[in-house]
Amino acid sequence: MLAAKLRDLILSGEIEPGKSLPTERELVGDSGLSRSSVREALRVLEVEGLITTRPGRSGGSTVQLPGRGSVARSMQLFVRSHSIRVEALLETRVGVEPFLASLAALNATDREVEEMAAIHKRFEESIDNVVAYKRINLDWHLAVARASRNEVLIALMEAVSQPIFDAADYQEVTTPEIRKAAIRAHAGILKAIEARDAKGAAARMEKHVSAYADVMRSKLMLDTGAS
Amino acid sequence: MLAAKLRDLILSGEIEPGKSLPTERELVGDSGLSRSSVREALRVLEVEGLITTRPGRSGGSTVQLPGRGSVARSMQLFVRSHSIRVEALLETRVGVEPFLASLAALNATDREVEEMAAIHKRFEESIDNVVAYKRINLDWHLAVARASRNEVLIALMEAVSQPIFDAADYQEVTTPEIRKAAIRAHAGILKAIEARDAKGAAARMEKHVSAYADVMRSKLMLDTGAS
DNA sequence: CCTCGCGATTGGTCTTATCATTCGTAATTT
DNA sequence: AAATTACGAATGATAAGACCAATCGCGAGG
Repeated sequence: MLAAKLRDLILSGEIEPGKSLPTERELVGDSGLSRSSVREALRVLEVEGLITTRPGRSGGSTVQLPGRGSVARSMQLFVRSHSIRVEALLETRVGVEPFLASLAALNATDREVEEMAAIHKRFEESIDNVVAYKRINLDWHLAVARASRNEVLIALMEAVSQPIFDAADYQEVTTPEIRKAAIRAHAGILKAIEARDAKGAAARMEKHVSAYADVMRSKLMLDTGAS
Repeated sequence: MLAAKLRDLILSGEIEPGKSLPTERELVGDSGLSRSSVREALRVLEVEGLITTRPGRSGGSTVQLPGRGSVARSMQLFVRSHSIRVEALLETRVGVEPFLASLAALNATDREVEEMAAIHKRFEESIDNVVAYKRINLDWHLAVARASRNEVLIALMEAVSQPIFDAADYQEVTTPEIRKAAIRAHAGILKAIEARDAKGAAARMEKHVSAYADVMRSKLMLDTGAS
């Protein structure tokens, strides 16, 4: 199909990101297909995140690279449609985040360390604003993931985190004590990363995420037990 | 848009998997849109893995759940288009597979243990058939992943493994000695899983995958160094 | 009772036309 | 001369109708 042909063109790098595909009417001429077919092909590529298309005079289909958001959306669809056990998501974090922390300790640039520290500062200040706390917490974990410089795992974390934070009735899971503990944990992890102490960062992260998962699990048990 | 509306219908469970959507012409009537627009909406859902559509009399669009293959495809696009460093993929395996092994030790059913053992048996027999060896090796790792019962990580492994095995010029990376070592490693991991020894399984898997990654890395260094 | 084939149903494609959006350009105004 | 405005062209978005291709149900014929 045409979509496959165009996809190959894009993936093989023959059309660089930022450059435009021919217009729909030109593609009709080139391919011998009808307008509808061409449009369906373009729609496929659009869903795959390979192009964006704008209407208007200098519109058209612009080639782009499927960002991590593309993978994340796909993963979210997967999670939602399978009503994946929140268990599995928590488990995933427990499995992956310590590793990310150790990678971050090894690979983080100064710039990234600064960013994590800045987020952490805001985190400390948000201790009695639950909504902000929730968002900043997510930001921090994603910042650590980004500092790992492993694109695949970054994408995974982005895909997995959102559903967790959505699913969690966070306001009820988060007591002030828990928040204080989280801040301490983050501080410790950050210090280990700054010291380039991979093992330490992993160990602290493992403890932190496990604790979070345990709290979450007990909350879930109560919920399902009560229903 | 119509796609969003139908997607919500599916995700909210109002249309069960296996059931059929209205025919395209019915959707035209219901929505007031044109056939082309309806078709584009369906094409979007198809790419997202939410429906499959067959032509013919009792054809139509059948609702299904986006399988792990859907996530894997998205991940593969991501990997290909970003020319992600094989490094990152190897790193991902090193980070995730030990954890999967420990989960497998905890969660695998007898049925799954049997399956892994069966694959391992074929693995041992394939020692001088490189092509078979390659495929069976992949099978075994995926079987371990499946035994972890963590859908998210299973999907990740399926997404990541294929590109690794594609990228690797496996025949050159695999010497008979390496193959023998892999068989021994698999045997050890399998034994740990059977004994429900999570820590042991993780440690052995970590060693195995790290060794593989090292071999691969040195091969890559040579390649890039020589080019 | 089985087999073959016709026709109906459904997705797949094509054609043509029209609408909506954007931008370049030229006419108009200041 | 410069700025503003209005028109038109290019381009994607949508629509309507027709026909093709594949598939299956069902009836005619063996």
